[in-house]
Amino acid sequence: MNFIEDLKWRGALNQVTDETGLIDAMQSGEIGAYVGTDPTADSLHLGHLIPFMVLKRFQNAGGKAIIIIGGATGAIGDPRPTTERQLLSPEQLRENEKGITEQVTKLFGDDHTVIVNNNDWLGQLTLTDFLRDYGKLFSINVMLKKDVVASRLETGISFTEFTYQILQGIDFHELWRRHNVQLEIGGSDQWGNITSGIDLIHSIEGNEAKAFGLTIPLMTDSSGKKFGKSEGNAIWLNPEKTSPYTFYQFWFNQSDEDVVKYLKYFTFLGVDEINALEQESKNNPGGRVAQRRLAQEVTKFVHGEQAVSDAEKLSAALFTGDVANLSATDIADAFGGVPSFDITADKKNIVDFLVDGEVEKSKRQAREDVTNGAITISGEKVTDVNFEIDPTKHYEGKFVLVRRGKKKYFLGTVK
RNA sequence: GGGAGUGUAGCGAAGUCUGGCUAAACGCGACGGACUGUAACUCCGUUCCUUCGGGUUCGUAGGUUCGAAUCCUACCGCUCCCA
Repeated sequence: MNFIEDLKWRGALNQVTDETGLIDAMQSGEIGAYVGTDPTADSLHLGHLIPFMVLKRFQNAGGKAIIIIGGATGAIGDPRPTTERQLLSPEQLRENEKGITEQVTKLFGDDHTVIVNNNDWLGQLTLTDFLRDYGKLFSINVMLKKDVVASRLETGISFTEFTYQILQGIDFHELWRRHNVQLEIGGSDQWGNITSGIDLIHSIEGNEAKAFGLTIPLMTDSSGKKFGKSEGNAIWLNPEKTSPYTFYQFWFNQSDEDVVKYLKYFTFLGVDEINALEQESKNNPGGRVAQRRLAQEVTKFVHGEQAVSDAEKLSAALFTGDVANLSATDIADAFGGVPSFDITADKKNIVDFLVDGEVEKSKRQAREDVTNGAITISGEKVTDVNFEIDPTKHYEGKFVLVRRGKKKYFLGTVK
């Protein structure tokens, strides 16, 4: 299977400008492909992983992966279909660029990878050069027809955001020149911006210049929700923001309906292996073999081997182990990835304890959960709202382990 | 600039004409519990805060009234139509 066939099989292809042309180009020598990311936050989340997976496959298929960190475009803001974006401060942008660059480096390695910041060229561009060299090549009439822009004509769009597609087009052309980048990859909402780039390359370099675009379908789970959220929170790639344990559990808990789709999409396993896992999942869904493999593979890709074994150790402790008899060292070891809060060694009423530790948002809720039997303290179920927690009782007086519901854990650390 | 409408709990949406029975229907979501495969489905409970006496809510500020989400006035936001 070539690159495109593989993407099709994986359900990762929405549109491509010229399929055979692209395959020919890939076969005639090493070309580059790029994905751009604007530094809108200090970390990537699972939504970002979607185009990066495709770029990684391109790299694995013998191509060169180029990632743009959009220091300049991030300062402008990619128009959203609804409302104008809030501008980020330069300090915030620098901060975000740093975090994202580190993560991308981790995902792609050094080999056949180039990470660039579009501030390097867009930042140098003067207004008159911009208008003379590029502005002339863009037709307002065409720009207005792009979906995002069209949808904003009712509610309004600033000149700044309107210009974004030109900047992204310049990016593509610049990479085409500097790094032989002939392919831009993006989400399905990026189609307009990508074709702007291709048109620009053709305008400047002539129609025979090779430039392609490829978009990826919108990811949704089987219940139709946008992919990548857990309890309404984004799953971040930064282990400080989303612990590797939570990350692992996110994948482990995927439904039978979705697991094969995600195996195809988010792992580098081959056809045979995925088919085998699909079969296994159908024959013995309770074994969750496919989910486990998915969790292992993606966690390994994002956080490394060590994180996988840590997450599995912690999962085992939480779901099968006898938590009350673990040692303080085990706790420190295994529960590092769980939300934690500081406590004192003094005895404390359970309701106050839960609210102060932000396990519960109100005393009312805390009482309700205690009464319902939803709270377990260091392995011991507590149903009495007058219960006094004695932090010296377990784990050498160092920790109090709180479980709320079936699988949410919190760790109180004695200071 | 002229006209119409609208603003209710995390979201959606009743209630407003015909003031009290409304801490405010119902749906979704969320959180618990049972079941289970750390699942889905289903079922049950909770979903403003509380020292459980009560306290503070229906865009904001006033007013009428024994009593207002409901009536009156002003202001703010949003939507649509006309120019």
